[in-house]
Amino acid sequence: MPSKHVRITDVAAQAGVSIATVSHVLSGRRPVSESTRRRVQEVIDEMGYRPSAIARSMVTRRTHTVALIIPDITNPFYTAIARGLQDALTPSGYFALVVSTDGDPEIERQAVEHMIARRVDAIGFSGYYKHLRDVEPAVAAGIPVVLLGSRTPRPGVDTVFSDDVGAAALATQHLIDQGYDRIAFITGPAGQGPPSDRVAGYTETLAENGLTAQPELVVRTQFNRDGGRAGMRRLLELATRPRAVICTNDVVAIGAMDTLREAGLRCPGDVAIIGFDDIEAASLVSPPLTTVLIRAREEGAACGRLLLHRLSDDQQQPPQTVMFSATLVRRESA
Amino acid sequence: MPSKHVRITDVAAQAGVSIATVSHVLSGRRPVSESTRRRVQEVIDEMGYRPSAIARSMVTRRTHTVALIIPDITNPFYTAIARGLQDALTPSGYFALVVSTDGDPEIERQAVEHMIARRVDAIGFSGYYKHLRDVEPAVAAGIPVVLLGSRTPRPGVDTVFSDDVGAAALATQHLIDQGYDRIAFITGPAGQGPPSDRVAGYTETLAENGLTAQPELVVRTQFNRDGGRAGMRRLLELATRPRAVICTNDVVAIGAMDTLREAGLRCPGDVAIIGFDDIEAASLVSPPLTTVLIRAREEGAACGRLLLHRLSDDQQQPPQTVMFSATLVRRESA
DNA sequence: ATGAAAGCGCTAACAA
DNA sequence: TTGTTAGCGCTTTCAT
Repeated sequence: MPSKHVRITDVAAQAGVSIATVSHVLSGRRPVSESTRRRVQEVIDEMGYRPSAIARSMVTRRTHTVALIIPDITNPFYTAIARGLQDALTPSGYFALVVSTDGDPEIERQAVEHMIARRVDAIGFSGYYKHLRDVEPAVAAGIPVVLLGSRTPRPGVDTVFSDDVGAAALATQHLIDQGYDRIAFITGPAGQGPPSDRVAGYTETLAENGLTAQPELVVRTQFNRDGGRAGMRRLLELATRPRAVICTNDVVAIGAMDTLREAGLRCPGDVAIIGFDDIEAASLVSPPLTTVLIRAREEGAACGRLLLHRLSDDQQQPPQTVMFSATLVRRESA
Repeated sequence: MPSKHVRITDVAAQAGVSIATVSHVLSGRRPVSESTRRRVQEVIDEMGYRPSAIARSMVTRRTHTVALIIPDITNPFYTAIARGLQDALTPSGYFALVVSTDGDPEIERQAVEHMIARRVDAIGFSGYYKHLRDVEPAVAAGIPVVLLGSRTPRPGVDTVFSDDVGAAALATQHLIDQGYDRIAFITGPAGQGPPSDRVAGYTETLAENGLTAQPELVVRTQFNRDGGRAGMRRLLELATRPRAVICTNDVVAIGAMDTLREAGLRCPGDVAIIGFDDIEAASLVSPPLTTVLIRAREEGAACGRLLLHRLSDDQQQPPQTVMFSATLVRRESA
């Protein structure tokens, strides 16, 4: 493997100057006479010199890199966040490094360690749950961290989240207003973070309307299409099936629709369905999915801005929190 | 920004050994007495020491990182490739670094330079077109490169691609068999790579069936949903509108369906539509989209395997080529 | 079984 | 305006 990377010494020798001069024509941090500047630049172009970011980081102790840790790079909701982060970072010359963890807590933990080892300048963390303990090593190492999707402000950590309680309230109230009773909720395996906030918003809104949440109507599965299928299957096994189902995200909702179709049930005729996120597929399914829009790309961008701010501002400001409110997107499934 | 990273010297001092010993308990590349090994390990855990990958790469000249350059991290087809690449890389301890270029040739070029500067060990490149010139600097630097989606074998570069000519033939023949004539094709802006191979397969198959391709029926737009909408709009403006339309990918096909719906036309009743890729949304649209399955995740994995092989094998073997064949997925849009 | 020291390719302080 | 040199935090000879 003849890795023939040109080094700064090669350029310096070829141009007949010191490496300091080469360094300075690149950085412009010191005046260089026009003639040598031109000569050095020529040699650089000729030889195809690309300064090693590794060596540079070694000295500057900056990688100009921000890690984004997400559960699934295949999930459009998270790639939207990644995209938003890039939107915010690129203009400042920072690079977003995306790590996909499959939502496995152990891999999430490792990913943080790995990013510390890589000396990323900052970390955006969006797990399925709020594993604050996972990012603790990063905080200890002095790396700015933004937690995405966590409602509770944490010491030393900035936070970006959507108003999940409000979002679920929107969905629930919409169903109640449409005259639905026996409203079920399909959520994920654990009892923390946005998913539980959504369940909370659902329960609260039910109560406000004089309805009581029935435990059997809240089912826990996986956060994917299969999970949605399984969740709906369990709901249909109930003695009395629900009239409407709120699903913790659109992918799950689409899975739930699969089961409905297989069972020969109509949506929303027999069972109405609402999701969260408004991913692109939401408007494509049949019937088009009524859902609660979560501003993923904006959240990613906000995450980037917070991180950039921490990076440029060395004063230890108190943790910031940015909340995005949700909007109901009325389509035909509910 | 008090970046308090623990260094190897800190650990050595605390454990009362030399840095060489610390290095060796971590790497195991030299015997260390059980007692000191334990003591050092304790200090490492205690202090939360995470060896700097930067410093390590500096001396080993390896980053254990592979760059994947794609047009759009938001496009499920490319994230599937990314996922496949990860599948292949992770077991070997390599890390995939995903770069999104928006399909902008200039950004694609910069991305390659950027990755060279970062000293990635290898590069997977999947542009909209086969900009071999873009990856040329990487080849010159001795960095293994795999071109994804390019049909033509290139000197010094491995290649993974799907049989796009065959895929398009599959789609075209299917339409012809169903009795459709006046078959149009919506493709992207340029005349290279998979898109043009698909057009070629379409044209050839038409010819084989005694039909001639009419230039007005091949329209060029953007590779996204809006492009599909615009392309179909132009097709509908024709004196005689086509009876069937093949779209260069599913996202474009979905855009084309949007226009049909807006125009009050039925699919496949008035105009049949076929796409490529079989992204998740394809089965969700109404009517479900007939499409040609491209094995994106497998292609990504194959890319990873080729790269890993080049990395472990220093002999200069001739360029490898891996082709994946396509499959027609019959649904209802055609 | 362990340590001392060279050096990876840069930036930046210090000299000239 | 330019050059010399000391590190940045590691791995890896070469000694002991």
